[in-house]
Amino acid sequence: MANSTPTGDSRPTEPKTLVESAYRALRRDIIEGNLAPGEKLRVEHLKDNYGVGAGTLREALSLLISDALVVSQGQRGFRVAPVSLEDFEDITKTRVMLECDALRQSITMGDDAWEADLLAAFHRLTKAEEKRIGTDDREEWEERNRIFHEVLISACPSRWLKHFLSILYQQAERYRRLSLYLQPIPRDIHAEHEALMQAAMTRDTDKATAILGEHILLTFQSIQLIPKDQLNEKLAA
Amino acid sequence: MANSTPTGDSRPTEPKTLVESAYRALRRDIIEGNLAPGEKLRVEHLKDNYGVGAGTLREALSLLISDALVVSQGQRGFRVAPVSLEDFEDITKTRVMLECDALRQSITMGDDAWEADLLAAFHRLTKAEEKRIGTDDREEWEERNRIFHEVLISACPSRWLKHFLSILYQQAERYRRLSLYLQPIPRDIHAEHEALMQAAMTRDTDKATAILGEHILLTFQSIQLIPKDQLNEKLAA
DNA sequence: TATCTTAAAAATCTCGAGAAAAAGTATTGA
DNA sequence: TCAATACTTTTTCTCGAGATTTTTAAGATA
Repeated sequence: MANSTPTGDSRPTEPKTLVESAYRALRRDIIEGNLAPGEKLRVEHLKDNYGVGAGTLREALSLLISDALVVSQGQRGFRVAPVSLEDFEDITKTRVMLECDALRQSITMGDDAWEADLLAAFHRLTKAEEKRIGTDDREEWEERNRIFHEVLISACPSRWLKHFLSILYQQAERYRRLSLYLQPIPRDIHAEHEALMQAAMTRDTDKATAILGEHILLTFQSIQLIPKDQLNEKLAA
Repeated sequence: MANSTPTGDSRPTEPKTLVESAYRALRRDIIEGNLAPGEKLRVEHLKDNYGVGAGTLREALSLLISDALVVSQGQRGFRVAPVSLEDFEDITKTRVMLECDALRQSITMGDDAWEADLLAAFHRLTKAEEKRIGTDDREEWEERNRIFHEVLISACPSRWLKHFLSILYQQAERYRRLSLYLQPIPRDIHAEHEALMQAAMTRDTDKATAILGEHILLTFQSIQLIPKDQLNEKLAA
């Protein structure tokens, strides 16, 4: 795998081995919901779908355990990690705590280059939002949104904090996608991002963390508004 | 593997497969320092040592990446995760933040059963300390120390927080063992534990978290006192 | 009908051998 | 002596097949 550092970011640059290709493809399918929560992952079936051998696929699945996207059990194979409202709430709250702390440090430590990166990331995100209006190009927006959040805390010196946050972000993205069908877009996410960037650029730490905390929390609360029967239909697997 | 929950504790109960046995043996050897930091992990050699096939060993190594005890790189195999003073400092600071927060929640939520567990864990730890005086039974003390810290925060409802903390604890233990030869035992750890337990039992949250924070920080500061040349000898690999 | 036992089917887990890549060594030339 | 190239060796990566274990299904008994 390319991401070799112990606390390094979980996004390798380029897949050099079949294990990594399979790892990526599986991760994508789990996050996007093509592989349903709780679904059994039969190696013999999947190896054909992803065009690799059984051993290679097993190794890719082992890697996905790190990301808590796959779970395994004794002699009973692999499964897609289940989902629950409690889990999403836990992810959200933990993320609020860690990401706000990381942002605080990042604002303190960030230099001119960081400001430039942040401005650029926000610009790219804005462009993706404009482009997205007509088309359904969700992927590009997702990627740029992730990068925006990543750049925000990039000046934080703690590798471990950033490592944990990349895992939590990935988890949150999965839940966000599962809830997308039910809840379109009632929020003005662009405005939230802009206010967040402004506060960060002007080094208003308290304001920035307050906005960020609310921003993350809202993604959780929006799913709670959904009628319970519809929700369970999605979550149960 | 037995630990199947996405955010579950990273200590399975019993190894049911060869992959898991190899995973445990390797983890133990890395934490105890039998496999040196940065050392290359050649599958062809190791498979004989651990008595498993190449594929099985690769899978075990993949699992160790989750714990950040092993790193891998493209087509260049696996290595024991390197160590550095900066990394240990990062681990310590992150752990202080997370573990204090978890303790705060645990004290708030903990019921009678939690108090009983805590008292029992402290008692077992004390017994291990007494027994340890003559003999060199480090392992039992290590295990009970881990459990004591685990029970302290067990009433915290956040699985993710506890999951991250179990990873950080494991990392810290590795550094602690590496530094053991250089720095015997200048601290009265028993007194620290006792004060910590007392504060937790009387629900004095501020005092408890203060003690815990100091307690964790001290394990880092004790390694810093070591002469630099000796330290690099240990850390460089 | 429900439960326990027994047998077939499917899936997981494991190993060894072959292809691809990297690391190391020797040779050649200036 | 040094650098670059070609060759050899080692190691990683990958696949397919066999041994265990779990799951499913059928049959028998109360």
